[in-house]
Amino acid sequence: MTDELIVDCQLRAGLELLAHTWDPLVIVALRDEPLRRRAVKDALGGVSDKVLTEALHRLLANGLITRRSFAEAPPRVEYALTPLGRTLLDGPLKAMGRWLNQHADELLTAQEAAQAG
Amino acid sequence: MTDELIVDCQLRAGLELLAHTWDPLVIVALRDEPLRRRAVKDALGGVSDKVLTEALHRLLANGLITRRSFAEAPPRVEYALTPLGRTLLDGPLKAMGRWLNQHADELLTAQEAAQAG
DNA sequence: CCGTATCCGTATTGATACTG
DNA sequence: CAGTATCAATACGGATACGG
Repeated sequence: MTDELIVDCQLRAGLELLAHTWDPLVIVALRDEPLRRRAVKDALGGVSDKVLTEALHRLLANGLITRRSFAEAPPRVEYALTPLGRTLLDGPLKAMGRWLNQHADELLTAQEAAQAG
Repeated sequence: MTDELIVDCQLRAGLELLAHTWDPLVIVALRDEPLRRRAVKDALGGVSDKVLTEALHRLLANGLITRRSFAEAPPRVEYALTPLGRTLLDGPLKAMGRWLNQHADELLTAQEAAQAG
C-alpha cells in the first residue's frame, strides 16, 4: 500500500516530464538529428520565444537534451537528445504513439457517445 | 512532413488524456476493481471534491471510465475502467512505469548534474 | 540568430461551504 | 455519500519588445 503510493508518485513525476505542451514535441523534433534553436521553433509551428526557452530549460534541467554553443557569427546553438532523452522517446512516447494508432477511432467514438449521452 | 505534423498533433492529443494531475492516477486506482467515489478520493490522497469531479468528468467524456449509480441509501456510485481505459493503462501508462523503474536513478543523477552545472 | 524581460488573459488547482 | 457553487491563488501559454 505504501508501495502503491510511491509508485503513483513516481508515475506523476514521470508524466510531469511530458505534461507541458511543447516538451514532448521538442523531443520528437530532435529524434533524427541535433537542431538549432530556430529549427526547433519552426518544427513546432507557432511557439513564442519565451515558451520555447522555458521548454528547453526544463528539458535541459531534466537531462533529456543537451545544448551546444558554437563560437561563430552569426551565433549558433544546437540542441540534441541525450541517451536518456532517447529512451523516453523510444519507450513511453512511442507507446503512446502506438496506442493512438490502435485506438484513435475507438477514442473518438467513445467521446462522441459520451457527448451524446 | 504534413504527416509528421499530424503525428505530433495526435501525440499531444493523447498526452492531454494524461496531462491533468489526477486523471492518470484515477486510472491506476481503478486498475483492480470498480471503486466508489469516496474510495477513489481516498486512494489519491488529498484531492478536493471539485477537482476530483472534474477529473472524473473528463475521464467519462473520453470514454476511459464508466459511472454506475445504485438506487440505495446512502447513495452509492461506482466508477470502473472501460476496455479502452484499460488499454491506456496497460500500454502508455505501464510503459512510463517501466521507464521510471529503469531510469529513475539516471534521471535523478542528470537533474543534479544539470543543477550543479 | 539567441535569448531575456514584461505584461496579460486564461486555465487549473484547491479550500470551503452547501445541497440532495 | 455524492456532487455543486463560490472564491482565491497560481501556473501556463503567448505577444511583444528589447539586449547579447
